[in-house]
Amino acid sequence: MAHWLVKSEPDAFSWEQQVANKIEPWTGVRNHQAAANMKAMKKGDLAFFYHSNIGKEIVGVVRVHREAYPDPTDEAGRFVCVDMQAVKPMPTPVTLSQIKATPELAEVSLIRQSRLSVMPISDEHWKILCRMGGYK
DNA sequence: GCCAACGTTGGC
DNA sequence: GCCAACGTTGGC
Repeated sequence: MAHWLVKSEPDAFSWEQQVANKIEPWTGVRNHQAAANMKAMKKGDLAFFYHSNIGKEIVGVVRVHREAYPDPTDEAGRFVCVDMQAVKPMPTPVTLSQIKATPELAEVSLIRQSRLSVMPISDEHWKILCRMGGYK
């Protein structure tokens, strides 16, 4: 199973809203690299839910509930979205500064491509981040 | 097809 | 609020 990280500004859509809605279409991605990553997601894949701008930390884990389909908010019909389902919160949110301070995580896309909103996370990085967050 | 201008994202 | 990174747009 592949692992991912998705970003959201909590002002626009927060983890609390994701939990309240349970299943949420992940719309509005307008970047081809991020879209390509969403197309590669399989049902059941897990992803970290990261709060950008405010918080700057991984706050929870979501599961891909529906694989990529045309984004209904894209009038041109060029981009896709997936449906995400809330799984569990991180017992201890993992902050960006913690990630930056961890040499083993220097290669994660969150740091290397700060503007990418949907990115793959290697199995090794996933394990490290789960351990840092107390997530089991 | 190149590249300058401009807009957006996101960290600080 | 500022700025770096970077994607997009439009003139040529």
